[in-house]
Amino acid sequence: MAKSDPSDLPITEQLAYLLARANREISRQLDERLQQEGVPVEQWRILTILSNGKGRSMGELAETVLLNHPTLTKIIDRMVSNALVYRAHDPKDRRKVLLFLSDRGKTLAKRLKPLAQSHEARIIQSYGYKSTSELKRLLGSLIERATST
Amino acid sequence: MAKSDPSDLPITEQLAYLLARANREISRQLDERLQQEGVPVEQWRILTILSNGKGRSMGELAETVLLNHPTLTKIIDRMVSNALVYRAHDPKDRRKVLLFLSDRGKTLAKRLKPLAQSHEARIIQSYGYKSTSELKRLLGSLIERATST
DNA sequence: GACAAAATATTGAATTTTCAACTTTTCACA
DNA sequence: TGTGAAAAGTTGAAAATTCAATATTTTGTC
Repeated sequence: MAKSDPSDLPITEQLAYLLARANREISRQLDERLQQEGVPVEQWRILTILSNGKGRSMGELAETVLLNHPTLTKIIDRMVSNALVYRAHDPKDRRKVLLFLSDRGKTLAKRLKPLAQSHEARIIQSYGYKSTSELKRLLGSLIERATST
Repeated sequence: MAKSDPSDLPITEQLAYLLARANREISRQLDERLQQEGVPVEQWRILTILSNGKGRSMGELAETVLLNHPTLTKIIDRMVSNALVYRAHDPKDRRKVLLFLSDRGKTLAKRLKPLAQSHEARIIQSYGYKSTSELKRLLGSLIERATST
């Protein structure tokens, strides 16, 4: 029967939509917390990635924080204005620009850390450890498959 | 040991990040297909939701297509210019604006349908029916939990 | 070693999104 | 029934993002 044609899925039951929706809810919650400190999610991601002290190039960073190059350039411009990060040329390859956290950036990153941690903890608490782990596992392998093709 | 402190998760292993990343990959793939017809994902969602013929209010639509009101207003403005949709006042509540697909909009929606269907089909094929179903189930209940709190 | 092609990042214009303020209509209730 | 509060959309200015073009450095190859 036509009714159960699996390719006739209403949009709200399609994977792309469920992902968009789940992502919106979860990142809205995270955003709410970060707003208390006036930090947009993108900047929080950047601060966190740079926290380990190693410099990252614009390209690497754009890839991991899910932004395209011009957008990242402009966000970094703002963060440099706020003295959170600074740029330096990569001595190995002078086309590249490496990014580092300033002292102020490090301090902010430390202050933000518990916010994000408790966000994750709260999800696990409400959603269950097992479901959360399983969901993460499935998302991880979906990402792997999707990015390799 | 500090190393296995579960609250010290690297950002790339946090649920919020995995969702953002999976969402980006999958919607980029969908976008690629829709770009062949020059239709942005948001407009495709709107066309699809309106396809069942029932009029939707701006508010309902904004909620389901994950856009805030002013953004939706402006997207609808563009779609009205392209003669894809039209507005009408809700006779029951004249504050509301109901949206309907024009003939042109219906035709476009029909042409787009197989694109999205084959996108979903391709994911299922590559990722496996079982994993996909399980992922959808978990996302569904995460959304339910997240939106109810 | 020179020169074309590729890789990396930035810039400026154009588009899109967001925020705050506003209009119109409905609701609640005194 | 009248009046203030709430709900639904829209608007215009400001901010952010994107696209196309550009500058600089490196790589590959003859």
